[in-house]
Amino acid sequence: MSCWLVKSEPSAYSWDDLVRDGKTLWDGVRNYQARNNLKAMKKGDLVLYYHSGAAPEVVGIAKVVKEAYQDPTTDDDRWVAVDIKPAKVLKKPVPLDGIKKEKRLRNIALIKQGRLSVMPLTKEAYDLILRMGSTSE
DNA sequence: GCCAACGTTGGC
DNA sequence: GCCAACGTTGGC
Repeated sequence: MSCWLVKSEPSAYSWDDLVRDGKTLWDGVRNYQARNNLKAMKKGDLVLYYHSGAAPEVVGIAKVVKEAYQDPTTDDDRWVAVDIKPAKVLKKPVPLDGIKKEKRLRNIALIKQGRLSVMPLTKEAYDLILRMGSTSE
């Protein structure tokens, strides 16, 4: 079981959209590093759902329901999509600001690699963010 | 709206 | 294979 974090611009596709849809395909990734992370996702893996933009924060937990397959938005077989579904909303969203202030999260990709949209998290970092959001699995 | 960071593209 | 130009992301 691995833990991940994905970013979405809420004006494009928000957590609420995911809850409304019940499930979605995570497609359109056009960055090799993010793509490699998508390919490494396994069914049942936990995915923190992060909103970028005006109010950058982690808002919920999603779960991988289908592992990597050809991205239907392109014929180019370099790119893949996965399916995720909402698992749990955080009691309190965890703002980027709070993550930055937490010493133990100083080294996560969200901070070190601002532009990466799909990244792995250690279980420790994942648990810590959940605790900051007053949420337990 | 600006700008820093950084991935990608294309000329050589 | 280098590197400058360019485009995009995302925080502020």
